[in-house]
Amino acid sequence: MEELTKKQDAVYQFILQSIKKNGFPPTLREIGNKFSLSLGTIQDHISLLKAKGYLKVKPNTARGYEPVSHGIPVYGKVAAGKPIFAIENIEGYVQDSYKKTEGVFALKVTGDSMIDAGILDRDVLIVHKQETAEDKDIVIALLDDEVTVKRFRRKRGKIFLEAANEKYEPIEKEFTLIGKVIESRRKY
Amino acid sequence: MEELTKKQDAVYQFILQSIKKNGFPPTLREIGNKFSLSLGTIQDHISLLKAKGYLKVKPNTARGYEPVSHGIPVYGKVAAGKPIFAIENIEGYVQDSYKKTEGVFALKVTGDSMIDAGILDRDVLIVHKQETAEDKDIVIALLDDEVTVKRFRRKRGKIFLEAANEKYEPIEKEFTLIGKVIESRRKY
DNA sequence: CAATATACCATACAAATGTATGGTAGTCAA
DNA sequence: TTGACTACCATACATTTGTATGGTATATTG
Repeated sequence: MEELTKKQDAVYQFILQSIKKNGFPPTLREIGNKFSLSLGTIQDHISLLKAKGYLKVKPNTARGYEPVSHGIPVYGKVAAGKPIFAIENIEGYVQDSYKKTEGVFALKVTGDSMIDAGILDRDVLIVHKQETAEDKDIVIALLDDEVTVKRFRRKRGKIFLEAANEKYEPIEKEFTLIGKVIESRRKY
Repeated sequence: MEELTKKQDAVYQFILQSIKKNGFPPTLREIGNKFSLSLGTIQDHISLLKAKGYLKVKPNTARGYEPVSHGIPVYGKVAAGKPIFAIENIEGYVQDSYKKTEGVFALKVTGDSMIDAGILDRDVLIVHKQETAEDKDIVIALLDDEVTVKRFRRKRGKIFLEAANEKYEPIEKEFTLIGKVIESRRKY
């Protein structure tokens, strides 16, 4: 998806907010008032947002546009060495109730290293991207080109990762923290 | 919530569908066209839907109304003897991606009887109401006035409930099936 | 029976709203 | 420097859209 400029993003975010708040999109004039901009300027912005694929517009229609919503992308098993957030890895999207989907993604679990924490193979984890975490948080980390779910530990000044399955030993290797798990879901 | 008549419900459902499809509500005339009804008639229906609490209406506003959506209700611990779906028991609502929220509700887990199935205390289960289930489905059942999560078993012509925790024995008592778990969620 | 609620109609009107047109100005890359 | 893109403006216009008014008809209920 093409990048938005700051102004465009501001307008886009306002549209999202309005819909969340009112249940329907704002009119062009409502957007204009919000930013103290003229009607014509908003016309321009809407055109651009449409051109860049952020809005689907229905002509001659009051409040006739909707954000092209992608929900939260769910990444599947990530191939070693490949960038994690490659579009090829997106397996689908999940609905969210989070205000900011910015910085949030989802991941499908592979393996049984967290079963004692109630996280099973094929569960979907919703993750907030962040580079730090608290002791005992469940996190997503990059370990030797592999993405894994583990419990983050801080003990006696040491930082390491811990599985929730007695079959696995604690991991003291170097790792990169990708994010913190904020929710898990499982479909039956 | 007050009951809707058939006509009112048809109009209401159309509004929901339209929003799902277009991203914004239909105009009064669009609704009228759908049902081959006059503008005035739709005005009446909208008034009634508003009066009965199904729509929130913003005056003088194109497409200016939104369904009063409650999402999926989450029921907490149910007091013995009390009706399960009592409004007092609703702890909140979860967002859904299910087409039909009709017949779907959510329940907060109490206890540890399903830990081996990755269902922990305080998890939220999304449940589809139904009176039958397949062998090994995870179900919600009513047992002696208590609501519990268990695994539904059908074995040698017998039907019983099974915990997923070695501390608990299979339950051969009489029970009433309330529904089948279709998803579990846990927030961290 | 009368009152009330629902379900429908037609028509006129004012307000809300998208569209069209034609400008100005700044930035950035070719 | 020229062209493309973004960001802004003002104004006129046609259409979309909710609102208001005043009807008719039917079923239900006290």
